Amino acid sequence: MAYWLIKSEPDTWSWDQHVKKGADSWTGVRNHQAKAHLQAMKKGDKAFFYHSNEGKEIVGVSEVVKEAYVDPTDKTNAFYAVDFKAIEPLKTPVKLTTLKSEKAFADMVLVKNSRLSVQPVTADEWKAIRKMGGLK
DNA sequence: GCCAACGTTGGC
DNA sequence: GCCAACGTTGGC
Repeated sequence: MAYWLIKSEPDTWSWDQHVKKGADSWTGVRNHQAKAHLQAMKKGDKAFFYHSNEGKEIVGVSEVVKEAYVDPTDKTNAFYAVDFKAIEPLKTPVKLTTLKSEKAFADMVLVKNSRLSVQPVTADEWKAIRKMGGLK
Protein backbone atom coordinates (compact mmCIF):
# COMPACT_ATOMS: atom_id res chain seq x y z
CA MET A 1 0.00 0.00 0.00
CA ALA A 2 1.30 3.39 -0.98
CA TYR A 3 0.58 6.77 0.51
CA TRP A 4 -0.02 10.07 -1.26
CA LEU A 5 -0.93 13.66 -0.73
CA ILE A 6 -3.35 15.51 -2.95
CA LYS A 7 -3.82 19.25 -2.90
CA SER A 8 -6.81 21.39 -3.55
CA GLU A 9 -7.67 25.01 -3.06
CA PRO A 10 -10.74 25.01 -0.82
CA ASP A 11 -12.20 27.76 -3.01
CA THR A 12 -12.23 25.29 -5.89
CA TRP A 13 -12.80 21.96 -4.18
CA SER A 14 -12.80 21.68 -0.40
CA TRP A 15 -12.67 18.71 1.94
CA ASP A 16 -16.30 19.38 2.93
CA GLN A 17 -17.38 19.11 -0.70
CA HIS A 18 -15.31 15.95 -1.03
CA VAL A 19 -17.04 14.41 2.02
CA LYS A 20 -20.47 15.40 0.79
CA LYS A 21 -19.88 13.95 -2.65
CA GLY A 22 -18.66 10.62 -1.27
CA ALA A 23 -16.48 9.73 -4.21
CA ASP A 24 -15.28 12.04 -6.91
CA SER A 25 -12.82 12.20 -9.73
CA TRP A 26 -9.57 14.08 -9.32
CA THR A 27 -9.30 15.81 -12.66
CA GLY A 28 -7.47 18.84 -14.01
CA VAL A 29 -3.93 17.75 -13.19
CA ARG A 30 -1.76 19.23 -15.93
CA ASN A 31 1.69 18.43 -14.67
CA HIS A 32 3.69 15.45 -15.79
CA GLN A 33 5.23 14.68 -12.41
CA ALA A 34 1.81 14.73 -10.81
CA LYS A 35 0.49 12.61 -13.64
CA ALA A 36 3.16 9.99 -13.02
CA HIS A 37 2.06 9.76 -9.38
CA LEU A 38 -1.59 9.42 -10.37
CA GLN A 39 -0.69 6.54 -12.67
CA ALA A 40 1.22 4.83 -9.91
CA MET A 41 -1.78 4.79 -7.55
CA LYS A 42 -3.52 1.54 -6.80
CA LYS A 43 -7.03 0.94 -5.58
CA GLY A 44 -7.00 1.08 -1.79
CA ASP A 45 -4.03 3.45 -1.55
CA LYS A 46 -4.54 6.25 0.93
CA ALA A 47 -4.01 9.96 0.40
CA PHE A 48 -3.93 13.01 2.62
CA PHE A 49 -6.19 15.82 1.50
CA TYR A 50 -4.40 19.14 1.74
CA HIS A 51 -5.87 22.62 1.53
CA SER A 52 -3.58 25.05 -0.26
CA ASN A 53 -3.81 28.83 -0.04
CA GLU A 54 -6.63 28.90 2.51
CA GLY A 55 -5.69 26.93 5.58
CA LYS A 56 -2.47 25.37 4.31
CA GLU A 57 -3.12 22.24 6.31
CA ILE A 58 -3.82 18.57 5.91
CA VAL A 59 -7.48 18.10 6.73
CA GLY A 60 -8.44 14.54 5.92
CA VAL A 61 -7.73 11.09 4.57
CA SER A 62 -9.06 9.74 1.29
CA GLU A 63 -8.78 6.44 -0.51
CA VAL A 64 -8.27 5.56 -4.16
CA VAL A 65 -11.45 3.93 -5.48
CA LYS A 66 -10.62 3.99 -9.18
CA GLU A 67 -7.17 3.85 -10.69
CA ALA A 68 -5.87 6.23 -13.34
CA TYR A 69 -7.93 6.74 -16.47
CA VAL A 70 -7.82 9.38 -19.19
CA ASP A 71 -8.91 12.72 -17.75
CA PRO A 72 -12.27 13.52 -19.39
CA THR A 73 -11.59 17.23 -18.92
CA ASP A 74 -8.41 17.05 -20.98
CA LYS A 75 -8.94 17.35 -24.73
CA THR A 76 -5.48 16.08 -25.59
CA ASN A 77 -5.93 12.79 -23.70
CA ALA A 78 -2.43 13.27 -22.36
CA PHE A 79 -3.38 13.45 -18.69
CA TYR A 80 -5.05 11.22 -16.17
CA ALA A 81 -7.63 11.33 -13.41
CA VAL A 82 -8.11 9.15 -10.33
CA ASP A 83 -11.24 8.70 -8.21
CA PHE A 84 -11.06 9.22 -4.45
CA LYS A 85 -13.53 8.86 -1.64
CA ALA A 86 -13.30 10.57 1.72
CA ILE A 87 -12.47 8.21 4.58
CA GLU A 88 -12.07 10.30 7.69
CA PRO A 89 -11.19 13.84 8.72
CA LEU A 90 -8.20 14.59 10.91
CA LYS A 91 -9.34 15.47 14.41
CA THR A 92 -6.71 18.19 14.37
CA PRO A 93 -5.66 19.51 10.95
CA VAL A 94 -1.89 19.44 10.52
CA LYS A 95 -0.55 22.81 9.43
CA LEU A 96 2.16 23.31 6.88
CA THR A 97 3.97 25.57 9.35
CA THR A 98 3.99 22.70 11.86
CA LEU A 99 5.52 20.34 9.33
CA LYS A 100 8.11 22.96 8.45
CA SER A 101 9.09 23.35 12.07
CA GLU A 102 9.69 19.62 12.58
CA LYS A 103 12.99 18.19 11.41
CA ALA A 104 11.36 14.87 10.55
CA PHE A 105 9.53 16.50 7.67
CA ALA A 106 12.38 18.56 6.24
CA ASP A 107 12.59 16.23 3.24
CA MET A 108 8.88 15.92 2.70
CA VAL A 109 7.80 16.86 -0.82
CA LEU A 110 5.19 19.23 0.55
CA VAL A 111 7.92 21.18 2.32
CA LYS A 112 10.50 20.97 -0.46
CA ASN A 113 8.38 21.31 -3.57
CA SER A 114 5.20 23.00 -2.51
CA ARG A 115 3.95 23.45 -6.05
CA LEU A 116 3.54 19.80 -6.89
CA SER A 117 -0.16 18.98 -6.63
CA VAL A 118 0.08 15.20 -6.27
CA GLN A 119 2.89 13.85 -4.15
CA PRO A 120 4.10 10.61 -2.62
CA VAL A 121 4.21 10.35 1.18
CA THR A 122 6.50 7.91 2.98
CA ALA A 123 5.16 5.39 5.49
CA ASP A 124 6.98 7.20 8.29
CA GLU A 125 5.55 10.56 7.32
CA TRP A 126 2.12 9.00 7.02
CA LYS A 127 2.21 7.52 10.51
CA ALA A 128 3.59 10.65 12.11
CA ILE A 129 1.05 12.95 10.49
CA ARG A 130 -1.89 10.69 11.37
CA LYS A 131 -0.74 10.75 14.95
CA MET A 132 -0.39 14.52 14.94
CA GLY A 133 -3.85 14.74 13.44
CA GLY A 134 -5.35 12.71 16.27
CA LEU A 135 -5.90 9.46 14.37
CA LYS A 136 -4.63 6.00 15.17
C1' DG B 1 -0.83 41.67 -3.41
C1' DC B 2 3.88 40.28 -4.02
C1' DC B 3 7.19 37.36 -5.66
C1' DA B 4 10.01 32.96 -5.82
C1' DA B 5 9.97 28.62 -7.96
C1' DC B 6 8.88 26.03 -11.54
C1' DG B 7 6.98 24.64 -16.12
C1' DT B 8 6.04 25.79 -20.82
C1' DT B 9 6.45 28.26 -25.04
C1' DG B 10 8.55 30.11 -28.95
C1' DG B 11 12.22 32.75 -31.37
C1' DC B 12 16.61 32.04 -32.95
C1' DG C 1 18.54 22.52 -28.89
C1' DC C 2 19.22 26.68 -26.15
C1' DC C 3 17.36 30.03 -23.38
C1' DA C 4 14.63 34.28 -22.58
C1' DA C 5 10.01 35.47 -21.79
C1' DC C 6 5.91 34.42 -20.00
C1' DG C 7 2.20 32.10 -17.13
C1' DT C 8 0.86 29.64 -13.00
C1' DT C 9 1.06 28.07 -8.40
C1' DG C 10 1.10 28.82 -3.77
C1' DG C 11 3.52 30.54 0.49
C1' DC C 12 4.11 34.68 2.76
